[in-house]
Amino acid sequence: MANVELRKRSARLIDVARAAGVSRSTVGNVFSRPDLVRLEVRVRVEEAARALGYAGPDPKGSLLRAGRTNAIGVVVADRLGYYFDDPQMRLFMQGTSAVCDEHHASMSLISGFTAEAGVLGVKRALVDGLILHCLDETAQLIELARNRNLPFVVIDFDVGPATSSIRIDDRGGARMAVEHLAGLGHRRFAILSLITREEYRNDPVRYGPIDRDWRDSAHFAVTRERLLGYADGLAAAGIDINAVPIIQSPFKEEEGGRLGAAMLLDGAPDATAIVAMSATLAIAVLNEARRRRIEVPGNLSVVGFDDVPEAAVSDPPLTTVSQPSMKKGRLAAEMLFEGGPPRSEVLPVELIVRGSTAPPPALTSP
Amino acid sequence: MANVELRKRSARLIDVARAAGVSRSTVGNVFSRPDLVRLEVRVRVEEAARALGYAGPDPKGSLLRAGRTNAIGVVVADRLGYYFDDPQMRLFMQGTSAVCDEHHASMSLISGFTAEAGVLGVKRALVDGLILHCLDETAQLIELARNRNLPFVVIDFDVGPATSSIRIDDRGGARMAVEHLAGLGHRRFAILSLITREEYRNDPVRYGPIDRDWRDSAHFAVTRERLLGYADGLAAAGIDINAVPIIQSPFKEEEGGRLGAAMLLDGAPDATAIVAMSATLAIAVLNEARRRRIEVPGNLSVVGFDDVPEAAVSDPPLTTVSQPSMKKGRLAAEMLFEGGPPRSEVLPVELIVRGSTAPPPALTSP
DNA sequence: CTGTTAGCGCCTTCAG
DNA sequence: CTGAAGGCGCTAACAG
Repeated sequence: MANVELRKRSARLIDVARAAGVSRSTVGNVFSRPDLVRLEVRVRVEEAARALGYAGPDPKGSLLRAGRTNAIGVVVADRLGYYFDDPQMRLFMQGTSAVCDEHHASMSLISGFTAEAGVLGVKRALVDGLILHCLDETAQLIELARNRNLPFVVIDFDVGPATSSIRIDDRGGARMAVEHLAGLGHRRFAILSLITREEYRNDPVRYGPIDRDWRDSAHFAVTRERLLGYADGLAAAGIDINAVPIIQSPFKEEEGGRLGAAMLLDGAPDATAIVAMSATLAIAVLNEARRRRIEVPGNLSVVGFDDVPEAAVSDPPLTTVSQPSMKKGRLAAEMLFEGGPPRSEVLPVELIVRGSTAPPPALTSP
Repeated sequence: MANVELRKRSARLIDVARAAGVSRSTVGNVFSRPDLVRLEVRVRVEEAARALGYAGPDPKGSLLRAGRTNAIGVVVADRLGYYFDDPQMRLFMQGTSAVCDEHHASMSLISGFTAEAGVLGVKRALVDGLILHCLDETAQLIELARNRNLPFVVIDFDVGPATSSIRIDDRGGARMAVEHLAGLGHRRFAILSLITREEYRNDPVRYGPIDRDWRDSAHFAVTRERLLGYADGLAAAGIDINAVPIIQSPFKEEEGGRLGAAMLLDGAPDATAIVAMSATLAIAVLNEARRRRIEVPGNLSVVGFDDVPEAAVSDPPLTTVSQPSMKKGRLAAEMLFEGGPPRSEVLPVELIVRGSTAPPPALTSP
């Protein structure tokens, strides 16, 4: 704000008080509790205020006094544009928004895309509470938020009983995806995975097949849990996840999904069932399959994770594990506004069966 | 934040100073400019801070001191959810976001849905600048923003030279829509209009055909300008807008667009060319036409306004007047960060010709 | 390097 | 109904 310095310093309460020949508190009362002030004095003060261009108390002062900002902050480990772009996040924010509206509070969006931005953002956010979208338990932002001594809620993983968190049953959902396919008779699986552990902001991420060690060291909570869930479901069907091809896919741009899908179909040409860790990736698989003239669900079944509007209108419509994103957003905000002791919630997921899954082309038994 | 009072009052700079036996500024330096403090003292202070659970300066204090919040506020005349829902707004926010990211600033979203919320929001927003999305020049929020003595930018209409604003050439765009159709040979037009003047929050809005008086009194800037533009284009083709059916459509939900489209097709059954004030309304017309087995563009041409992703994939793809929403968002934020004198920008629009327009079924001459 | 001081602008007792 | 005073928490300027 280059011109802040140039703008003439605006009048303060005390200037008006002097001009009107009354005390500061009287001026304060005129603005916040006018009924307490005699009409005559009030008019005099109002005139003085108008003459000085004073238009009511500066919120900076009130803030210091009151200690409340009437806003909550939402932090995301990405650019600010993510809030308006990502379908899942948008649903979440719809939920959060609704609660803020009810409380006449505003919402502050804070980017944790670069470490610098995130640290400053969380340290200096003028808010009464924080919602944190991080990627893993080690995120520095959680520690900083704790230091702020404000209520805060961590989204998508559990950080222990001392900290409020909301997550979904990622592991159970992943298991459901595999169980659905196994129940249809599938035995040859392949997994299209989100990123497991690299800091996607800094390091060049390694995409492609990942092995057991790599998998075991996944530290991004969502990815880790979903991998565990797939393993659960596979184990229940008598299949060792170590025998199942896993591709770590780029995921940010559409193009990324296409690449990952291509790697997967190349790397696991005889799979009849693909589980993907996002709906977007799953849709990329559908598209890549169509390009290769592989029939879905005739010759290949695909299950996604999370639900986005496009999943309902893809060709074929996507079978996917759906999570209540909007409810998550609501709940997070409600936890902040309600206060109370830390609380950890795990919301249920739901398998939405649409048209992308069917029995495998020829049933094979173990 | 119910538990704010319960939480134990956290340590302040001065508490740490006392505990460490140094002055406040030394503690301040330890946190903001550690290189200025002797190692020995620094360690002592840090230990005292840790012991007291002090984790760095409280931003409320810094704010009052520094006078800057490192955030800009965006106000919308709707619920907060609008930011994450409306395609046009989302593009705008993408632009704004990018600039905020560059400046390591955060964004505060403020709802002006109810008068109460808007007034409080603008009066108390802890921001260094404001972007205002209002509906008309008379919006109280503009006056309040002016009072804040902060830089602010009004979006979508001009409030005079003393105030920064960014708008698009609504009038010219509307004219282009009609000219395109007239150029194809159309003579029988109908207009599907956005809301003209009622406070949609309070009054029950009157939808349906609107007459000349009603039209002339339109005070929502965008609607008014687009109506003028349609009139311009029609006049250039020798047609009096007063002879053209205009339907004021509900517009918020999808269902609203459908209703408006139905009213329009009922009310102007012999129109060959429809201009709609939004892409969403135009798509509703396409859908309603399909339902009625009216061929587009064979028997009916449709032009929308604004561009949304769905317009490119509708059936048929929509011819529409496109505006640079993202650029608008960028520019608004840039104007705030750059400071400088008030500035009014009018961004150009562009006619995107797709598949929803063609010559009328039978050319008629005047 | 370290400490002192003077506000930043407001609001809420409390006494008159 | 009105006014005086203290403090919310921090930092920049300046003096040592």
